[in-house]
Amino acid sequence: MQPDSKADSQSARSFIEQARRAQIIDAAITTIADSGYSSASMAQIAKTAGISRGLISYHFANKDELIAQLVIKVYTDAGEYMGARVSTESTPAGQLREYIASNLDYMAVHPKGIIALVEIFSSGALANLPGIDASEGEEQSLAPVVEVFERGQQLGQFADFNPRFMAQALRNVIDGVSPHLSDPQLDLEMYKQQIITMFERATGAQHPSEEVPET
Amino acid sequence: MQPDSKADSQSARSFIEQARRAQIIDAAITTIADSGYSSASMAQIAKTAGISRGLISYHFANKDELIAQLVIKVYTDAGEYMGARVSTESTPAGQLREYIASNLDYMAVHPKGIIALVEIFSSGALANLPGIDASEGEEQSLAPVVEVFERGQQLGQFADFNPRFMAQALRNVIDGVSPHLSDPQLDLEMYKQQIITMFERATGAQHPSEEVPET
Amino acid sequence: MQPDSKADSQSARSFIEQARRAQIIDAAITTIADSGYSSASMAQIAKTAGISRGLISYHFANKDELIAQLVIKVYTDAGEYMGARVSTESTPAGQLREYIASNLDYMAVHPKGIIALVEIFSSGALANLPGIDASEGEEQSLAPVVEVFERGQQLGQFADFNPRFMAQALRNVIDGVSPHLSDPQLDLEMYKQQIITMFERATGAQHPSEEVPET
Amino acid sequence: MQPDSKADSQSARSFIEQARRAQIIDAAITTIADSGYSSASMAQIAKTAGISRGLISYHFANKDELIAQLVIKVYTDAGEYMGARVSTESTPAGQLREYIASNLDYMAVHPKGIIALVEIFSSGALANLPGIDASEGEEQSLAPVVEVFERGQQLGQFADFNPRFMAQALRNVIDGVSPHLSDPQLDLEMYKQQIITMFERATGAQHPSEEVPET
DNA sequence: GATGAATGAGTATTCATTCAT
DNA sequence: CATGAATGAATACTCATTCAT
Repeated sequence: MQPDSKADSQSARSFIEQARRAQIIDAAITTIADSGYSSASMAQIAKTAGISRGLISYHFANKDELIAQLVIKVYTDAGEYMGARVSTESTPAGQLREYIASNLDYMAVHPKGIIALVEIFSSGALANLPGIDASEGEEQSLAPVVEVFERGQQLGQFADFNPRFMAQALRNVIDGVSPHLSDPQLDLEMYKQQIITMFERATGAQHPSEEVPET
Repeated sequence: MQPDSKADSQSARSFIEQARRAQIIDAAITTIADSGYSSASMAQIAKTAGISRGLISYHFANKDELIAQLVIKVYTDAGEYMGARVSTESTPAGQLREYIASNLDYMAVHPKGIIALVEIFSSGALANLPGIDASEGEEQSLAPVVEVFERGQQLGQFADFNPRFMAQALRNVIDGVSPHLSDPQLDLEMYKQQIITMFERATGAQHPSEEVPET
Repeated sequence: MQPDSKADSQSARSFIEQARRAQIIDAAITTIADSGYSSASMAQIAKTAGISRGLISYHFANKDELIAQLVIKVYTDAGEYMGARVSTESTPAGQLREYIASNLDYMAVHPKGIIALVEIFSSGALANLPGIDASEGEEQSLAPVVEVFERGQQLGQFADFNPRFMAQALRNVIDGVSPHLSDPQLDLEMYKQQIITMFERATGAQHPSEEVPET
Repeated sequence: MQPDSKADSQSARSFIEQARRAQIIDAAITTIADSGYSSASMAQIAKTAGISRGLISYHFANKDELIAQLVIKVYTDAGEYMGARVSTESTPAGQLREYIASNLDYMAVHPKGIIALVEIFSSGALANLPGIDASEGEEQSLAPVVEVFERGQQLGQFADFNPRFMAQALRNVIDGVSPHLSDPQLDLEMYKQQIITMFERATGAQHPSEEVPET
């Protein structure tokens, strides 16, 4: 009959802790997205979050740890969202289309996260980040796309090309959109269609259904 | 008996001046390419050049000006080289192929310049650079490619797509190669062929000569 | 039916208070002895004690006060133990021997307290400590030894020397052992014998019984 | 006939460099001696030297390097002075006496250097210092004294004791003087005599000449 | 009594820039 | 022309201390 006040206060504290960490990560995302990685000092991030410098150090051991958590969060978020969307498709061509579409949709909803991620990646800051292996991360990022391409080629639904190169090219083209995310006039739908069409042509993608009518 | 001695010494000074500036820019390129932009302090650049810190400040008002001149130099160099190569082709498809080929060839010959450029771009250092308008620079960089695409479409030799988008995509894919330039195992010829094939497919490029046999 | 309940709860509080203070001081001793004074932050001490940072501040106004209490406690402890042992001897030579022996025995039993004390002293932290006058503390520390020396000289059982200097020298030699307390191979018995012999020679100590045979 | 102006200016610069380094080291000595090692921040040292914070970093890579150079300088200075004095003696007893006398004389002339050295040693700052091995340094410091004792014992001119322990004790007693160096009333001559007498008794030192009269 | 979140002053270090020589 | 000594602002980080809960 007595509510577990201790567990309550503990979970409350844990909640506060989590909320603060999330708030700080959000402030870091905003700061990096708005001013670039090199201008994103701890002081600037604290200012954006409206808290003191020391509080960041209280919740994160390092700047490196903060950035690492930021990367993991955005990366995981985007990965979950895209993974769910891509898995609704079964054909390689459909998965390719959905991969592109879901990635751009995610960019539309969380533009700053994506901008920050690209800033961090392109600043070469990954090298120091604890628990983050840059080359392994790239591998993980590319692997699912490479697999889609390889399966498509085995099924004869994709033309001949180097799957790894094509996966890199796809990532480069998609990531190339992010610098424009700050532009209010950006037409993401147009980009989405252009990228889909471009890679359908580049891969020679054939949707199985398109071949059925032949018979 | 020594006419124009004053003019001589002036032009000599001017020559020394130019030589010094070139030397410093080269040292900056080497330093940035080898150690990354964030590690490329003025002291480090001076050390690479084998001169004193102060001398850089004597020839360049700012670090920003030095970087700006570096960007302009590499950019101009590459532009001249590629322009000459592209202008040997007359058909849009041929020009596209030559644009890609010449760009990758330039990367093979001057990898450090390209690496430095990408380092600078991705460090967000452009924002401060005097005399360099990032969006204008992008415009200038994209314009010739956009023109090739538009002409190709008007001639019915390219499929339907947004030329500006396709130009950006091409730059993104080509620039995506540069992070690998440090890798000694990099096979630039493979990349060249893959990129050419990819964009021929993506643009639906038809070489006029291919159509002639029909008649 | 529960008389003195207020007094009880007060003394209970007082007891808890005392226990907490002792617990915190012990944690401080362990932390300082194990990691050095400069690494002994309040957070580290709290962690060692298994309590929160704030609780230390609740029981001690200051870090300085905590350290002061620590110094007083170890100092008092050692003083009581040694005083009891020394008072079993009546001759100056015997007291000198017992002073040395009891001091080294105390170091053997409570090495961490001694190590912590030396760490604090040698870190120059004494200057700030409230309620602790360094020179007065030294005076108190030296006084009993000085008295032994003076009495011994008056009785003709010690040679001629400056008693205050000799007391300082004795403390310096004994304190010189403590940096080695962390060494598991330390042979304290050897040190004890060496120090005793050394100071018996240095003071020209004669045990009265040694002279009796003469008659 | 032309003075080697280049060499001159180089040596002049080198001189300035050396002078600055010496000045900074002196400021560090003064600061540490006056305020203790833990209060001797780079800012404080710069203030004492009347220069900017950055200038110290310009001449010394690190605080650790600065402290290391300080230690080396004082240590070397004292070692040279004492070595010269001790080597004028041939008998172990004479060398012991001269070791003590020269050490105290050096303390009289350079009290702050000695105070700073003892502060640094006792603060446990040696562990980090580049190019300085604490235990090796102790070994080097003790070794010559140990040798004197061992030789004296072999010649039968010293009593039986552990030479290593006695060397440590001697260093402890001598170093125990340094905290009093700030005291203007300090009578170093008294200390010198007391320490010499003390260790002559403690070691049972016999000057060979003392034995001659017997015959 | 006890917690731990929060602050702000303090630390060493880096670096573009200036200037007397 | 050229040097390198010198400055000062900026950086990340540490930590004793405070306070609402």
